[in-house]
Amino acid sequence: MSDYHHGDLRKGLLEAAHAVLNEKGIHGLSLRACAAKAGVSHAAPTHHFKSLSGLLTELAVIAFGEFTKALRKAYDDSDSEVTLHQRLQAAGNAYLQFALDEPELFKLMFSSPLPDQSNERLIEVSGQAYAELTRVVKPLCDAKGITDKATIEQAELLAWSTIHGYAHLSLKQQDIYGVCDDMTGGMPPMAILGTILEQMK
Amino acid sequence: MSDYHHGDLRKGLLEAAHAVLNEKGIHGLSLRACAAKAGVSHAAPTHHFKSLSGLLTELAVIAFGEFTKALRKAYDDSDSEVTLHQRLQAAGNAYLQFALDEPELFKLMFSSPLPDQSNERLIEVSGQAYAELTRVVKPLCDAKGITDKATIEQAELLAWSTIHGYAHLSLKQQDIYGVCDDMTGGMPPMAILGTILEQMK
DNA sequence: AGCACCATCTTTACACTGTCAAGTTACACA
DNA sequence: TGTGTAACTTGACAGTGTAAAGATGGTGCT
Repeated sequence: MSDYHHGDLRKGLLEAAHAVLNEKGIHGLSLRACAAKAGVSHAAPTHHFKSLSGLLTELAVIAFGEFTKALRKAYDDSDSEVTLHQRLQAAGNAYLQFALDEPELFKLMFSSPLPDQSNERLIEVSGQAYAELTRVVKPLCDAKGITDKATIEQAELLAWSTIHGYAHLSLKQQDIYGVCDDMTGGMPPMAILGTILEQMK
Repeated sequence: MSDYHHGDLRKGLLEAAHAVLNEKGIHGLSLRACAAKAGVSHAAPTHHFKSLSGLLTELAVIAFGEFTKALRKAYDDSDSEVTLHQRLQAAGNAYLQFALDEPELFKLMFSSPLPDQSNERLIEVSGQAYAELTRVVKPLCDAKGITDKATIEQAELLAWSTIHGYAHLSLKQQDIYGVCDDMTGGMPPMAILGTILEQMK
């Protein structure tokens, strides 16, 4: 009998949390359910994560890592001959795709009070995701001869707001009416946004 | 002794819920705390609201009503001689102001799993708020000679996404660093958006 | 006026939650 | 081989939502 030491319970609990999250949603998730799914007693998580908030903070950190990776991949995969406009749209598509593929994780990351939003690492990785999405904006501004730093930051904010707002609405649609497919196609606001940014200033 | 019948416990519970929400946040809110604050036993709410979800759904419905009223007021108060561009910005300002004034209520409305998102009345009132914010977009499109329905809807979506995304970021900033004031001033993305919509197509 | 009805609220109970404290196990290292 | 200690279990406690059953008192009917 050597079940006593799990091997990598920390990882196991994070995976269990992800699974429970997808099965029962953020509201149905509990520390005890995660422990049960990982095959350990209800108090085992305490030793690896100070609290439920600690576990979910860590899960959010990891999720932001995957999220950033997906955004980066979309950017890098887009052919270098492609316009900046199209690159932005590719990143936006990846953003939306992640939200639709991992709705519960996405909601955990962006709109749950459970993770510790003041956690340093969480702030850092969410900043990285933001930077990755808006990475194409600066070149876009450069190309248009916009050098004012404040204006560039506003453009980045606009880009993020647009895609995030759109993802938010898509998820809401999905929650109410089940899977939504008609929103995934064109991603109109991101298309508009590209046109817009090209006309800026 | 006639405390037995509260008078208007339904209303009292909703107000208590609002108060508890502001004091302890969505995570600290509990049905029993609301009951206590309303001066009534812990199981009293059951008779007026089927569940915690029911109470918060009702609170969200009311909040959306106030929200819509604030947006409408911003629109109506803006002088009729003012440009459509400025009207949109006024509505956006009201949107942001509501989010900053009632952060917990705002989060309840837009990003909490507790209210029943498939509730008919909730869907209706949130639709009304959306319609109120985007009310100025169609005239704006008309003025630019844009008649394509799909394009107009995209412009509305863009307007909402922009302001909502901006409000979301502002709230996050507020959560982490306390009150945020430097974001409330100019509302840059809404300003950009106005310019943008004027240049559309 | 008296009486029955019934919406409203209380009491009680149960399963479930997060978290702490104390006990148990088994691995690692001396 | 023995011991220290990290990893895990057991047990306990206050708090949660919610269901069932009992208590209360206003309302309307006769």
